[in-house]
Amino acid sequence: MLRATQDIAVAHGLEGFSVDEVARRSGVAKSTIYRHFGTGDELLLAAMGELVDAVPDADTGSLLGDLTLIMTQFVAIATQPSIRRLFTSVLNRSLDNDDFAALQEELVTERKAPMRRALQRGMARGEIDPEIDLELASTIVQGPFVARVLHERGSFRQGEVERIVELMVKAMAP
Amino acid sequence: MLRATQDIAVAHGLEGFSVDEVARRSGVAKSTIYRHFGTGDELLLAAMGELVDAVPDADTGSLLGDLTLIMTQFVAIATQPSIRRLFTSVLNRSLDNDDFAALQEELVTERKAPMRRALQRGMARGEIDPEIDLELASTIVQGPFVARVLHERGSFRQGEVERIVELMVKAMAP
DNA sequence: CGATACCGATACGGTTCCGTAGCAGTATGG
DNA sequence: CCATACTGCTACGGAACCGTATCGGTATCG
Repeated sequence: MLRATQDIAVAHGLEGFSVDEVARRSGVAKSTIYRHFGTGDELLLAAMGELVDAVPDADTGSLLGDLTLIMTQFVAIATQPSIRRLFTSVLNRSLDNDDFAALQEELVTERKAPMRRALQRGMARGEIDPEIDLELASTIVQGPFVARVLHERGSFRQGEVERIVELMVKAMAP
Repeated sequence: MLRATQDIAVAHGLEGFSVDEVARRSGVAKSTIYRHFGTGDELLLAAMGELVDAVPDADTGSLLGDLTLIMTQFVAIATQPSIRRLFTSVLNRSLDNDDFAALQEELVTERKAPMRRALQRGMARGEIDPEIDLELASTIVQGPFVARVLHERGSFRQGEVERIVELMVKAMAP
């Protein structure tokens, strides 16, 4: 059931999900679904919770290297239509539903964790102005990528990721 | 009808919209709605199209001033829950529907126009590295704000807008 | 006055959901 | 072997949509 739910959500977003559809795809009877998950939303949340995976740390030794690596990975993932589909619909539903809001926050937090550590290391090395709040800094670094991918539904040309990261590093320099 | 549609969309997002609901609110018979707009989506698109208004230009004489003004306005608008609600649901639907994708692109383009002009003036004054692509630059400047508001569903503290703009100006400097 | 055009009210058929209920089959375990 | 627990199948009632159709009323214009 969880698997079928994930498949649907990835392919068609949360809107494509319905208990009937899960029953159809998984071959599991609807009654069984309701026995395990009291309601459709609970199944959906459980399935989505499984998709939140920890992002491995990236430590190349330089701030520029770390951020480039992190954002390259981010772009590789976030430009996939299915991922964009999923994230956008979670974001959309999070405005009405606190449970989905929590899920969305978890996704964002998990995604930002390695960035935060990279920034900490960079600050320790003196590559970042010590006045800068690291929470703000991570928002700033991710900002252009989030805006391009989510907001403008665009992609990136060759070398563009690196160029943007360079500019952000320059912005945060002491 | 358009008015009722806009009210619904602003309050509950595109998901809250239905032809029946518009009929209820507006006092207009459903048959009349279908006579004027062949389908529900056409009504919705027409109503949303009316909400796309030109953003006035901002010319304070300095790049920092212009961008601060523009982004302050952006934040004032985009942090309103109803606007966020609306934009997020348009964004969500734009992944399935080309008409809504066009609408969403129009919204983004319109919103970015004054920023682009401000950047052009800034570059003419030598405040921006001439190597930088202005399209990319506007994405970069807006990025942190878009990320904070849409992606992280957050707001801004006192003086934070100015601080972010300063950093972005620094990033783009020659 | 009368044709034409527009509108409101209402109902309908069809689809897709939701969550529940009843009933029969199978597996497990004391 | 038999009770207990799970499961599948099927059907149901209820709700919300969609888009269409019918029909009586009004208003505008020649």
